[in-house]
Amino acid sequence: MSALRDVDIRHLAALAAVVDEGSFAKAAAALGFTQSAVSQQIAALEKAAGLPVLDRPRGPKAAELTPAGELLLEYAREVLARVEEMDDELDRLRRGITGRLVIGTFQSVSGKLLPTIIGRMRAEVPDVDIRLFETDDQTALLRGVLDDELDLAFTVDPEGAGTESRFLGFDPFVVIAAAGELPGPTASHADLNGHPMIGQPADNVCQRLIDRRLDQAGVVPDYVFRSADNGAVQGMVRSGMGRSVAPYLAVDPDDPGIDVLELDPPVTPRSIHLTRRAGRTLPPAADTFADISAEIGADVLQPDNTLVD
Amino acid sequence: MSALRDVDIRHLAALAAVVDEGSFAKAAAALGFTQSAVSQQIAALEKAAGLPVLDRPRGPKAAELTPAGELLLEYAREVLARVEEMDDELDRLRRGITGRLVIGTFQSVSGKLLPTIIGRMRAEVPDVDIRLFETDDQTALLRGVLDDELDLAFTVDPEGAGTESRFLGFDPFVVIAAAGELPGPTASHADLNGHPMIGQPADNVCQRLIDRRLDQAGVVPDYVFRSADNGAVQGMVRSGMGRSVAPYLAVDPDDPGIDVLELDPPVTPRSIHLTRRAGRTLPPAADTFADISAEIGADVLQPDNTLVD
DNA sequence: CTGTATTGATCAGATACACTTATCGACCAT
DNA sequence: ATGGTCGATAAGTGTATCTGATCAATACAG
Repeated sequence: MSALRDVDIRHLAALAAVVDEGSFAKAAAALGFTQSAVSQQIAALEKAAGLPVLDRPRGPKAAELTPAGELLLEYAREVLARVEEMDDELDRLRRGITGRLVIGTFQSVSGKLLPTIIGRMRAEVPDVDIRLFETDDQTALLRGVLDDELDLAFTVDPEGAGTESRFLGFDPFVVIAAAGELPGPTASHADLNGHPMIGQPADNVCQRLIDRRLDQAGVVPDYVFRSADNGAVQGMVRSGMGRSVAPYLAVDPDDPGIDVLELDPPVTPRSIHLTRRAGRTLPPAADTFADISAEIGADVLQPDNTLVD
Repeated sequence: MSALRDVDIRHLAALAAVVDEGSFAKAAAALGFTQSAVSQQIAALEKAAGLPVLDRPRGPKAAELTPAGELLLEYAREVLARVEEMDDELDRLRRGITGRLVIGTFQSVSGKLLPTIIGRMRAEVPDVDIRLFETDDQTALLRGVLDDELDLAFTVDPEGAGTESRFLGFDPFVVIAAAGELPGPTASHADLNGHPMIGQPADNVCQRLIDRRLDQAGVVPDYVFRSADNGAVQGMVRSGMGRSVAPYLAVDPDDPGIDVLELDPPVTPRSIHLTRRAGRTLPPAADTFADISAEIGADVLQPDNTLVD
């Protein structure tokens, strides 16, 4: 009731300084105040405590703690240590050195974008505690963001309503076929129409997008195999079982067993965004993460969409 | 450099209150401020921290901690708990409920006054930690007081030079003799002159005082036994070996084997004081101790000295 | 879709507070 | 004595921190 309201951290610091430095004047110098200020601070402390805190022999002898002073100093040191710790931790958080980030992601981003991003994060800010949550269910990612279970989530296209999204790049749809099976650097719709195709399960959001686009283009794909696993899809393509239309991010272009071809005319690519809840403050490290993501995104993805929907 | 100087306990209390109460306004009510004040306190905290601390949805939804807020709150709770503890302890100290007292004493006070005093202290303020240091060397007691090794010391006569003494009462010198050996309620100098006497060692301050007084009165005592132990002295008197002049405090008047007689004309009694170092602040419990000592002293000792030196 | 209530921010003004500068009284040492 | 050091104190000033009034944003009920 009494002290809690009136005692100030500065008062406690003053007490500690006086005891450490041996005199009010030296304490003042150490704290960057005048002797008068320290005198008044100690006086305020004593008023709040209701007891004298220091015996001051008024001569060259050092001030000495009273029993109350002894008691106060004990607590003061603990409090000051805590505050200093707090300051340090806060500084590290502020500089993005520490913090926890829970990131929502989906398969293709996990596979191609994230490893590089995480690598950069670990190199630049190793003390940031990153947790990943992967699902191919976009609504689950959105829910995670809105429920604050996810700090950031990679999403296909920006999510409106209470979110803010940062554009990372476009992920074009490409055709993959067994090596040498198709000639050019591009594949036409004719190369797909009625052909044996390999894709994701029919309920996959991305697959639905592809199918709708192909349908609009008059292509009737003949799915002979569906798998949610990008590697399995690519493996089957490699084996010559069929061709596939897939987002570029889902493809391993270094696989010598396949060719990656541009689709011509192209299907409107999906855009990759980094989404956060509007009005939610994230740790500063989230900005680092976003910046690195944008950088990596610019490297791997297409910067713009020159295509018509 | 930044936060330590600017952060105030009030700011931390405000943060904790907002989180606990769920809104700025309720926190303000709990703290006895206006909503405006709390708003400004949080703003000040955020300025000092360099980071937002709370996300405020501006609606009926409760404000939510940011990562920085989470961090700050963690420390804030610790600091506030410490301060509250400090406040409690201080209050107990202030009310004399707790504290440590190191008391200097000497044999006769230890024997007759102190047990009662300590008993009262244990009954009234059981949490006061009392330590006793006994010596019959008055200068050692004085030194102890001046060196702050003793908070209070019982002394014979007030000690000047840097001390303050509280008068407890006079301790009259009495004659003790084997039961029935001397008739009246008083003993005269003739009852002692040339008689076998029992006393303290010759170097004892108190004994020297007695001897000087007797000498001034023309009494030549014949010491047949000296002991620093009051019980041994009294035992020898009981056995009829001799008589003794002793301060009343050193005598057990309930011993049926002896008679206690007033000395007439009397020897100027010694005064018992409670001495403390001037300019030294003692725990408030010391006042309780002094008050009880004065009370007990008034009971056991003579209130005034009607005798001439 | 429009009130209505609630939330927190913000502004202006009064007050209180915490500094600085200066001077002083007390104490110790020479 | 006397100078040096100590801390207290008075006066003045600027800033900080309250209160009180108002405002913008949001959610929810009708």
